[in-house]
Amino acid sequence: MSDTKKVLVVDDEPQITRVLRHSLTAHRYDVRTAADGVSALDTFHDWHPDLIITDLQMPEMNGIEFCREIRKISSLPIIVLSVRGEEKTKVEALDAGADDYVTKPFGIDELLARVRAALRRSPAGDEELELLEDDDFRIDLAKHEVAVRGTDLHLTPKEFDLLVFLFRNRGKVISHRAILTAIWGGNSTEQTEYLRVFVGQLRKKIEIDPSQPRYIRTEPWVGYRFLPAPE
Amino acid sequence: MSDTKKVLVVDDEPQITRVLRHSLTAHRYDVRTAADGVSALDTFHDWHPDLIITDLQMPEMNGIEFCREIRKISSLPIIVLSVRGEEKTKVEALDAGADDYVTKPFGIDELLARVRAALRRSPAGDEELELLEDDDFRIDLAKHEVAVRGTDLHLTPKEFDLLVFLFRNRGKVISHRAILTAIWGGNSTEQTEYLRVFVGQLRKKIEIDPSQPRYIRTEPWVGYRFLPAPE
DNA sequence: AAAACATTTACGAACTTTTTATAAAAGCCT
DNA sequence: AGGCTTTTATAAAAAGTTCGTAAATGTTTT
Repeated sequence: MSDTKKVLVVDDEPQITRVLRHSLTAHRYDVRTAADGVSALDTFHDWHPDLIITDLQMPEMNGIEFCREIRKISSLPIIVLSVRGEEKTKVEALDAGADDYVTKPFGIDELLARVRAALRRSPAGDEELELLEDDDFRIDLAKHEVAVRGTDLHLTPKEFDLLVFLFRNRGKVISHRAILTAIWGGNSTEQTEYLRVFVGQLRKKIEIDPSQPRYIRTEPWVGYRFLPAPE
Repeated sequence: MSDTKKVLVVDDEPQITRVLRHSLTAHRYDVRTAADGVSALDTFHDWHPDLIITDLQMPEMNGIEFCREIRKISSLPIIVLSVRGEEKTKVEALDAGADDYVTKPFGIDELLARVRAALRRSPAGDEELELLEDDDFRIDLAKHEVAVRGTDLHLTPKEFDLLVFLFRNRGKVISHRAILTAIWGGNSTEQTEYLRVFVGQLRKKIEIDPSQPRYIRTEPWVGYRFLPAPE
């Protein structure tokens, strides 16, 4: 493992990316840039950076959406840059998964210090994990691929998100509300019919006998629980 | 796992600590305050907070030193507050171990979002599951599971709520009205027939001899009393 | 336009809560 | 004590919910 960290800079203003590339490179970071969220996601997949610095206002996919997309597959540190200092925007970005929010114009030394702070607390060393695994499941977050008991299967995006959420919380009882806020967002916390439908679909795909669920157990009147694989 | 996080606020200005305590408490955080770095370290040792919010300028030990001291013994998230927006100070604080630096005056919503972001990243707090227990009962609040004298039993939601309420108030006499408001809400304070029915059901499930109740005693004309386990 | 996916609707089975009826127990009065 | 009234206990019918499933309707992607 090399100790030069890879930083992905996402901004559509060339002036900004130029300055950042310069300063970061001078401090021994390995830098790549992208001009919008979509191409940034591509670079992310190819290159696996250790940290992302992104602007908020971009064509194709704005910074907030970009954060959310990244957060589905990784927990690497994200620093958001923006000219907009409005509190609402800051809160939105931070809650979308950003680790820090810096308002332009900013001092380059402050930004570098924030980069150091972000990298320091991020789970030490190499690659973020993008694989969730146990004896029966192998979930590749980056590729959106799932295999159960050795067999690949096709899940729709929502099904995939739901499985990932359940799997990450396996063992625990998860309330309907918690699942709904995690997968469908804060508005739809009453829509338990979504859950019924999607849990049904998922069971049909992952369970050996969907009528005798072995993985996704229902906890009546409370929620669901994903059973961990036996030791 | 209890989801109330403990936040230690360190500032020598009572106005600030008061505002923060208020807002944080309103958002379900458990808050303690300290007026300087030395007493903050004491509180840290006694109380083991999940996050620290500290001012920079303080008597006894300033914020930077305080960060360094904490970093010697813990990696919990630290957010630094300061009126000073000088870049040099920010860099110094971040390099001393702070995770974030917020310049006063700041919006409380932004601060709360930064608190969420910091806690989200911090290695999932030691999950303490919510358990009510004595010699005869084990009540798991998250899973809605109950065991009496070692045997699991199935309770409906209302039965469960009722048992939890009685158990939490064990020893005390609880009036009909109090139970009704707690379990059925403020409207149904006259519906003592609910109580009779549900207490009956509960006794059938938890008592050894439901006609000779050992746990749920009726206090005629007043209410019920859950007897605590003998010493 | 077709395919893939998400959302909504409908319905039966299982289960829970509420309501009702009746019996048992406890207090009160002459 | 016996008769009357109020409170409590128990059982069972009636009304309401939740959950799984299938199918219909919208919406987005290709």
